[in-house]
Amino acid sequence: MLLHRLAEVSGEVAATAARSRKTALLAELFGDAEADDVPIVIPYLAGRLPQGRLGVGRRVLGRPVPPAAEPSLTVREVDARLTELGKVSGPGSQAERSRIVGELMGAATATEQRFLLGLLTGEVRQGALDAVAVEGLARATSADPAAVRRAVMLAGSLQAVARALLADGPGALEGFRLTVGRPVLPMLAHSASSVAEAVEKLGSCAVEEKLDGIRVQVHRDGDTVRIHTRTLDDITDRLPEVGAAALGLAGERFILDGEVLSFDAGGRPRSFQETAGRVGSRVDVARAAREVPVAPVFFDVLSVDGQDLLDLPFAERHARLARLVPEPMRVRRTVASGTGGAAEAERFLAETLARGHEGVVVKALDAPYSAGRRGASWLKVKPVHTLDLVVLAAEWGHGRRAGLLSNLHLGARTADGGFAMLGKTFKGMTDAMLAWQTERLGRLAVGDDGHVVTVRPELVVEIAYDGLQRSTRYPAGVTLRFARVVRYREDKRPEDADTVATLLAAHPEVRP
DNA sequence: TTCCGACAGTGGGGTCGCAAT
DNA sequence: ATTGCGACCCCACTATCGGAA
Repeated sequence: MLLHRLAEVSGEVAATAARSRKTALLAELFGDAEADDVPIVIPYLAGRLPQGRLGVGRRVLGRPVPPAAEPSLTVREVDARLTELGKVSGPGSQAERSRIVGELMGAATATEQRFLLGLLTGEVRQGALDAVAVEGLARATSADPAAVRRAVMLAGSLQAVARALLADGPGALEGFRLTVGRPVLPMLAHSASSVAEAVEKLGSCAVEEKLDGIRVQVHRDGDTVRIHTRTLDDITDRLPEVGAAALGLAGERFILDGEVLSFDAGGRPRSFQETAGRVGSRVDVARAAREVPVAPVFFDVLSVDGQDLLDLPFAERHARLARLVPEPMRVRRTVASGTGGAAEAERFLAETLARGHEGVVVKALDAPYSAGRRGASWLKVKPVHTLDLVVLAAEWGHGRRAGLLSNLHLGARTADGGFAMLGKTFKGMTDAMLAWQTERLGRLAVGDDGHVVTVRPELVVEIAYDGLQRSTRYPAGVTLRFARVVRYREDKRPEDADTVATLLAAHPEVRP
């Protein structure tokens, strides 16, 4: 199949709003693909490279090259060249990658170039990624969409399912069972604004500590342990303590879901930055483990002794977990049900925060493990802080925000009467707010370099954030975590905005 | 008919490690 | 030795479609 066909369909998919039409377009294309094209075409249209990330970004892409007049590239040829690209490493590799990408781009038409660019940078904006590709695949192969979805979750990969489906038909889906050693997409949580709201929504529920670390899925099969992240990357080699802990448990075969984090000498959790840095260290793991030891804390079990527990209610899964994993390695929790449930949840949240944790996750006791879904049966609740800050500048948006001022630079007042930038945010704005701020900030503009519009520091905005973290990038030595706009405060003047000093005083645990 | 779950899009900061400078 | 880049951790929120209620 020609890449051109695929790029054109991607364009059509992007141009239509209806998901049913997107699905139909993808299904038609999958159906037209030859057997050898399919393992490439499907991931491409899901916005993914079969090879994974290839180390191609702005720098490697370099300047645009003139497009070819006529389409000639086949998807298999592109795939072969990208496989070659992925093998390049060592000194001179960046130039070599640039050369290969340039050659490929030079052979591509303008339409193909746009598609390839999106694919290489992970920004295929067609309003249809994994979920729609799964629907399309189901339709193209006359398989039940729900069964395909489930197989993808259990396989942790669309490609493997696509290959099996096309080779052996819908019957192949049964081959995708929960298997120790093969990671599944983890269940995710929604947000709730209070524990009362969460408990009201879920009824009988468990309230668990939300630990601010790295999510892990731990598989043990006899003497073998594999550890995977939320995106299913294998990080076994980086976490020897976790491997040892899994081998120390009284079970031979199991899959556990949990969080890894580091604690200080007093048993309080260390900052996310410290834990993430440790888990990210790959070169001298032994040294990293000495300096920042980590421990796993488990909250769910997906499989024990060959038995698939995914569809059991959480209450039963937890009973199995409690049999397998001793107390200190299990997340602290309480159960909230009936009258007084909300009050108990509230008490537990306060206690959890006092222990230095992030918040709580409220989980329905009757819910199955919805692998790969952000199911409504897990609700996280974290305290939210707010500040009044001053807009120092704004950046022009991309995609659907093109032509609108989007990303705000936020400043707090300093002792000398100026402002210190604390970070940026593009979150929380409605379309109406985007239009309003574009006009309003336009009137305050004092400079525009085509990317950043600098403004007179006069507009006050209320910002919500999850906490403070250390920063080497910003002048106050701190930055806001997950800042988002709540509303504009036109009733406030810049001299009413919050100061760096009050911000630091509100977060004594964080020092610049 | 209205409501709500699921998705895609729009990007944020930090850290590590490699390659380039 | 330092700097820049890319991958991957953490993530919030809004708009929209389409099925559920």
